[in-house]
Amino acid sequence: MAKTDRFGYKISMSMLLQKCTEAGLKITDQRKVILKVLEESEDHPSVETLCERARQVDSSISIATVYRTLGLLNELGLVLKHDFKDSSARFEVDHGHHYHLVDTETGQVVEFQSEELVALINKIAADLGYQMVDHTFEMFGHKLKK
Amino acid sequence: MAKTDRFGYKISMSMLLQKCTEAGLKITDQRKVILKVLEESEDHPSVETLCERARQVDSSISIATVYRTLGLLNELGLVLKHDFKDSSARFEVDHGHHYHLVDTETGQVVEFQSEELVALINKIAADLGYQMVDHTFEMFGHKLKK
DNA sequence: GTGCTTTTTGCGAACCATTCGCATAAACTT
DNA sequence: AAGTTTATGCGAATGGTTCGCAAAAAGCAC
Ligand SMILES: [Mn+2]
Ligand SMILES: [Mn+2]
Ligand SMILES: [Zn+2]
Ligand SMILES: [Zn+2]
Repeated sequence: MAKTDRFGYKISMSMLLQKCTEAGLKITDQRKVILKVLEESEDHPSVETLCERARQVDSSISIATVYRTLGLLNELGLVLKHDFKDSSARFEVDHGHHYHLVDTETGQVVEFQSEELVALINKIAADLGYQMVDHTFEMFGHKLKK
Repeated sequence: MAKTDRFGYKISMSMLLQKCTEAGLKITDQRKVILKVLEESEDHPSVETLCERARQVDSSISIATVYRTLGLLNELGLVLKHDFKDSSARFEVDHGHHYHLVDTETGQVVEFQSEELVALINKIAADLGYQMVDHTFEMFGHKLKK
């Protein structure tokens, strides 16, 4: 279960309200629905998939709005965008740093964390004389047969 | 200087001739030009850029052929395709495993190797019960100011 | 609530990297 | 050289994503 704020809102929803307000952006039903639907998704849906799910809540939501909203949520730091080598981008609510291993046989996405990896990456950047601002890392593989 | 085979061909060109022959593919001027031009590129050109460079050698080369040839060279394992978050893909002749750090201020691509990173990645996959078949890793950052 | 201003939405069109179909051309085989 | 196969160039199609615009909704001030 995701954490909630003192009003019972999920944290990401609470952040949406706060960030929109302080940036002079309007809080629309579409934005709330799209964020909520993404929050409740257990996978890493594409824009198309997310739009279908959002339309089950509000059938008038257009795909252009889903694109624009995901772009906005991404800028606000609430949503992450990934490239899993599909033709289209995949999204998820940012729930803390983690990486992805895509099972090339099933398409399933395994999430994992590795402090060791984070530390090594930062060390590599520093050794090269760089301040890292972002990085992408995805693994592709299949289950080990024994 | 890239290594050459006993006939003086660069290794990648030599491999092209060999792999095409054994796969029943034809060795065309276009394929040779495109591979040679990419071999001589010191950067990681886009299809568009590579096509321009190839056209300086043979002005009739079409961009469709550049796309098809890069796809082929990639399948043959001679060429690598990268996603540096640009709108378009970037290519290079495979010259041994290395990673990329893209300078977000200059666009410059810094190459680096890290045995430690390779080892850690393989360990992570194995710990998850997976056989890794591929992975992508790119860093984005800017020079450290002191 | 009513207005008034600003932002957002839905729609369809545009964009643009990449892929395709097809007729012609070039490469390989005999 | 002739025959067969594969590759090329061209322009059209594709498909994910972005844009322009008029209409709708949100926020703000009475
Ligand atoms: Mn509404
Ligand atoms: Mn020729
Ligand atoms: Zn995830
Ligand atoms: Zn490189």
